[in-house]
Amino acid sequence: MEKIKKYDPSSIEPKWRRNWEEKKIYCTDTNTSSKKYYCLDMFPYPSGSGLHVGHWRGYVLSDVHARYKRLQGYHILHPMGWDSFGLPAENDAIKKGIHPRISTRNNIENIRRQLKEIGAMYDWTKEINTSDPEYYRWTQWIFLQMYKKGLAYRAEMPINWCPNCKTGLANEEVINGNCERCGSSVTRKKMMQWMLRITAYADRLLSDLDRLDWPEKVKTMQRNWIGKSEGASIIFRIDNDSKTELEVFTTRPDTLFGATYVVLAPEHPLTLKITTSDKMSEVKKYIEEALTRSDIERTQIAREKTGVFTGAYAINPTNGKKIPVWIADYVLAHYGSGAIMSVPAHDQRDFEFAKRFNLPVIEVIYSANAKRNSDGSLAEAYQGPGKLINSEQFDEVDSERAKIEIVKWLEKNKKASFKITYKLRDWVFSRQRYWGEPIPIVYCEKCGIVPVDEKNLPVLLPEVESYKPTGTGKSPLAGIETFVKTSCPECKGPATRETDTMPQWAGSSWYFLRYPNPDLKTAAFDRKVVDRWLPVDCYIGGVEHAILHLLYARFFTKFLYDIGAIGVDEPFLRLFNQGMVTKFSEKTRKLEKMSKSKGNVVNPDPLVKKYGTDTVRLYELFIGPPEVDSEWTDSGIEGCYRFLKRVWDFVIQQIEANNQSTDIDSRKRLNLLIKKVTERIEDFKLNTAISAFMEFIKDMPENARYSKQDMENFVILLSPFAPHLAEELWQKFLGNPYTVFNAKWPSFDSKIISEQTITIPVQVDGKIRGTITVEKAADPEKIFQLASKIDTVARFLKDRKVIKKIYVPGKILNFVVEKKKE
RNA sequence: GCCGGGAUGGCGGAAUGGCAGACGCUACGGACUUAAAAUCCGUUGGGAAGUAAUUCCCGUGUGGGUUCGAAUCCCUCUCCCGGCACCA
Repeated sequence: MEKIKKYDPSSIEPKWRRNWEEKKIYCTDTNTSSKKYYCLDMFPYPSGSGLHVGHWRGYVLSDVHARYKRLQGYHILHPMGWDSFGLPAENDAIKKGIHPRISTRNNIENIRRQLKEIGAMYDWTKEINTSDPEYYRWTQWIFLQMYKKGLAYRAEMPINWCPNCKTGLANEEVINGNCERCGSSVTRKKMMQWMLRITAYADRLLSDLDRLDWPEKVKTMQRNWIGKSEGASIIFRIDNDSKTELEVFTTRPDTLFGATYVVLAPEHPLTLKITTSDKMSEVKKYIEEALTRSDIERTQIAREKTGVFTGAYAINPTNGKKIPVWIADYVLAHYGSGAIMSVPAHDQRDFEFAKRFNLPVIEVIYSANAKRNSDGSLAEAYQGPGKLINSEQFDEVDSERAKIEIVKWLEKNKKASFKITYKLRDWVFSRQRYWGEPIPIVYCEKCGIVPVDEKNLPVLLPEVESYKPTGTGKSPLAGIETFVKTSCPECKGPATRETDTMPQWAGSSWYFLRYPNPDLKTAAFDRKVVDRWLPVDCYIGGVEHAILHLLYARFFTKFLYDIGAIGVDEPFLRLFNQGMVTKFSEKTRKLEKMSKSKGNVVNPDPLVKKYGTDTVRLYELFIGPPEVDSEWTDSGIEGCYRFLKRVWDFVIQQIEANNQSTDIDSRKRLNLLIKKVTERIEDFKLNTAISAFMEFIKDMPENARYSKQDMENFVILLSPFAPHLAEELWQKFLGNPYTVFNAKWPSFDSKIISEQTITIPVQVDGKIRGTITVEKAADPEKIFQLASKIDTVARFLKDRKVIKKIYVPGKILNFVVEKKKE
C-alpha cells in the first residue's frame, strides 16, 4: 500500500472551526417547532487567569453530549455567556487601577478565544453578559417585580463587618471568621439591607426536589440547607405579668413536662422587658458582649456555654410550674422564635447548660438505654424515644404519640400549635460594592421608598474614580453625587438613589431564561420561546454550586412562574456535576483542585499546539469517570494522541481499499462498538466509551474489510469526541458535501451482535478451573457432562461427590462438591 | 458530632453477584534505523513448581457475615474526600 497522508491536527482543526463558524452550523433557530434539547454549561466568571484543563473538562463533556443529541436529530441549544459582575474585578480595580469594565472585557476576549479552541458547538450569536446594561436592565426588572409582590424588602440585619476595611462582607468573603482581604477578625454589625423573601418558597423548593433528576448528593444538600423541621410552638406566660407571653419552638413537645427553664437569644425583643431590676446591669452587659461576638465565635461548638439569669420566671403551660428565664447565646435569634424551652434530661445542649448553672434535670421519658451515673442520675441527655414518666395524665404514653397528644391538649387553650420551621433564611441581597447591578430604588423625603419606573431601566452603573469603600460602609456609588441625586418617580421632588448593588448571584439566577431570546429589547424574555425551550434538559457544572446558585435559580424561576412571566417552575430537569481535575501541588504537598494560588494549573494552550484539540478533548474524557475527581498527568495524553493517529490511518486505509462490503466479523465488531458507545454516552461513562474505541482499533484483525458506508458510521460515532478529525474524514476523504453533524447517529442490529456459541468459565467449588465453549441454547445436562471431562476440571472432581450443579446461561458453570475426607 | 461519597497493580482506572486488573500511562525487552525520534511487536499484581507448554497458592483498606460463587450485598473498624454543624 502506498504511503498515506499523515494525521496533522494543526492543518485540520482551525480550518474546520472557521468553516463551522462561516456556515453557522451551530446557530439555533429558537422558533423551530422540532424536538428540542437544551444543553447548558454553567457560565464562567471571566477571570484574568484564563481557562485551565480543569475548566475544559465540563465543557468537553457537555459538548460531546450536545453533539450526540444533535446526531440523534434534536435541535440543540448550546449557548455560552459570562457571569461578569463580582468581586475579583473590583478587587483588581482597587489593586491595579484597571476599570472593571476594561478588565472584564479583556478577560472575556481571552476566554472566548480559549473556549473556541475547545471546538465546542456553542451558538455564539446567543452570547450574554450579566454586566451588559441590556442584560442587567432585566435583572433589575425582576427585582422590581419581586418588590411589587412584597418579596423584596428592607430590614435591619446584622452582617459581616470588617473593622479594618470598614466594609460589609459577603459570606463568601469570610474565611474562618477572618476578612479575606486583610485577615482581621470579622464582627457583626447591624445595617439596613435589601432582603429577598426566599423563605416564602421554602416548602416548594423542598418538595419539588423530588421531581428533579439531580445527583442525590445535591438534593440532600439542598434539603439540609432548607432544613424543614416539624414541631410545635408553645406559649409560656411570664410570672406576675399576665400580658407578656413567650413563644418557643420545639420538635419535642413530648418532653414539655421536663422543661426546667426557658432561654432567650440575646437578640430577643423581650430580654430587657422581663429582666428584673436587680439583674439588669448583668443582663445588659451579657447581651452587649454577645452581640459584638461574630457568628463564627458564637457557634464554636466546643466553646463552654455561657448565659445569664434574667430574674424572671415563666409558667410551664402543662403543669403551671414556675421555671426561670435565662439568656444565652447558644440560642439563635433567627431560628424558630428565638427562644427555647429547655429540657436538660432529653437534650444534650440543655443538659450541658443545666450542669454548668446548676439547673434541675427532670426525666420525662424513660428508657433502659439511657446512660446513667452510679447514683442513677443521667450521665448525659437521653434523646431517643420511650414511655413518658413524670408527665401526669400522659404517663405511660409512647413519646411519638405524646408529641401529638400534648400539643392537641394545649391547643384547646391556645397555648400551643403545630408548626413547621425552616433553617433557610431570607437572602441578604445588598452589597456595599461597586461592580454589581444597582438596586433600582429611590428614596424620597415625601414618598419614601419608590421603585424606579420600569421604562427608565436600566439604572446604569456610573463611572467611578475610586472603587475603595468609603469608610462608612456604603458602596462607592454613595460618593458620586450625580448618581445619588435624582428626582422622585412619583412626586418629581428631590430624591436619592439606593447605592447598594446586587450580589454576584443575581445575574446567574435567570440567565438560562435569556439565552433562547438574548436580543429581545422589549422584555426579559418571550414567554412563548422560553416555554418551548425550558426547562434545561441537561445542566453541567461543578458541585460547588450545589446550594447557592442552584437554589437561587430555582427561586427566581418559581417566582417568575407565579407572576405568569413563564410557564415552567423548575429550571433544570437534569443536573450533572463533573468532577474536579486535580494535580499535586508543590506548595501544599498534596493533591489539590487546580488553582492559581496552589500553583498547580495546567494550561491547555501548549497541549493544543502540540497534540491538537481533539487529542486534548479525548484525554479530558479518558482521564476518569466524569463525575469523580481525577488526577491530571501530562504523560497520559500521549496514549490518546497515538489512538487518533491509528484511527486516522485505519479509516484512510479502509477508504482507499474501496471495499464493496464489510466482512461478517467486522460487521459484528462495528455493531458491538455502536452499541457500547451509544450506551456509554447515555450513561455519561465517556471514559469507557473511549476505551471501547481503543479496543476496537487495537484488536483490528489484519484482514478486516469495511465498506464506505460502515466507515461513515464509524466516523459519525467518533465525531462527538473528535469533531475536527471526524469532519476532515467525513468531508474530505469520504467525500460528503455537508457537515458530519447533519448526519444520523448509527443504530446497531442486536441480531448481528449475538453469538451462536459462547465461552463460559467452569468452576469447582467457586474456583475457576477451566472454560468451555458451547452452543448458546445447549442443554444444561449436556454442558455439565462435557465440562466434567475437561482435564483441569476432572482433576478436582476426582473421588468427590458432586452435590450441586449450577448453570447460569451465558455466565458460569459451577460444580459444588462434598468436602474431601481426610 | 451528624449526613453523603470513596479506598482495586508502579500510576489513572475497568469490572455493581459469575474468568479481578479491560483501556491507557510508566518501566523493561525486541524489530526498524548509521543513530535518534516516530512507529510496530512482546512482557509488566505478588509468590511457588517445571527445560517447557503449563500448573498451583495468595490477592480489591481491616475484621467478620450472607452465598455454590463477593471488589460488588450486610455488619464492624481504620483512613481519605465533600457538605452541614448549638437549627431546639
